[in-house]
Amino acid sequence: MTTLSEAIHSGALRGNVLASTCPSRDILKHVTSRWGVLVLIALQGGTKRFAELRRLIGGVSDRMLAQTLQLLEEDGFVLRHDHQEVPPRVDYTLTPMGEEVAEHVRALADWIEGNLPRIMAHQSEPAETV
Amino acid sequence: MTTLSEAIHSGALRGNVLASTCPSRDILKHVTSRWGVLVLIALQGGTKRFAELRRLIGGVSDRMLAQTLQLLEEDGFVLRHDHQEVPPRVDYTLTPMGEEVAEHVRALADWIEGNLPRIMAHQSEPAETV
DNA sequence: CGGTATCCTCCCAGATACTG
DNA sequence: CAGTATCTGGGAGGATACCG
Repeated sequence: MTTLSEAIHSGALRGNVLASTCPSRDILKHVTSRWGVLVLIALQGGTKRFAELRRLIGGVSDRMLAQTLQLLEEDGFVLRHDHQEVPPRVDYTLTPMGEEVAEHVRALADWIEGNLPRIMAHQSEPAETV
Repeated sequence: MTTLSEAIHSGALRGNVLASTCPSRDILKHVTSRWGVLVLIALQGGTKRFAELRRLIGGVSDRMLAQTLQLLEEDGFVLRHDHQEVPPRVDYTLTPMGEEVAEHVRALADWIEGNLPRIMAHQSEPAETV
């Protein structure tokens, strides 16, 4: 009797996220934010410098990149390493925890990329008889 | 020689998402939006009516719920069924495609919920020597 | 190079009111 | 019940300038 597993899948227990008070929502917000998603994916390729990330992630500004990296660092997903050199050299790496979330985020992004044709096809469909 | 697989994991090919022109970003935006995430998760429990979703998802307004459902319907993730009754009765179901994304989204949300202690613990850590 | 500070703008999203 | 319409404030996020 897998009460727990069943309960989870039926949505009975797993659902704290659905409650407005659930702290997960905040973390989720950082991770699923416009630039958060892309930073996590970009860092899956290994340690990267600031300018490297800015170049990799199309359209991101200095401001938003820095802000996003700070949030992810606070959450413990990204490790910031300042080499204390002149000219400045700072690089960013996923922590073990960061690797785990990044894996999920990437899986989602990959699924979307892989199924774009299916999605686009549906979007242009004439509304069928309901 | 798994050139493709290797290329994907090294970040060489998988990276259209990182390009500002990638259409995936739009879909990703819908799916990872504040309410999009929660709607997908809520609908994993099976077909639900409008009011049911509003009750399940803490803090959502009529306006945002309707708007989110419309977007997800356009993308082909949600099927809207209007029973054409009085009083009105409309229910929402995940399409097969919707089930697939929802699974990824739920995996992410579950990971966060399951690792909240780890995350919170890190957040209150004093900055270690780097 | 790797940021921060400031200003400014637009759109997300909440509140309220109304409808079939 | 299941929405839409309208108004509005706040925050996300871009542009620019500056700094160690």
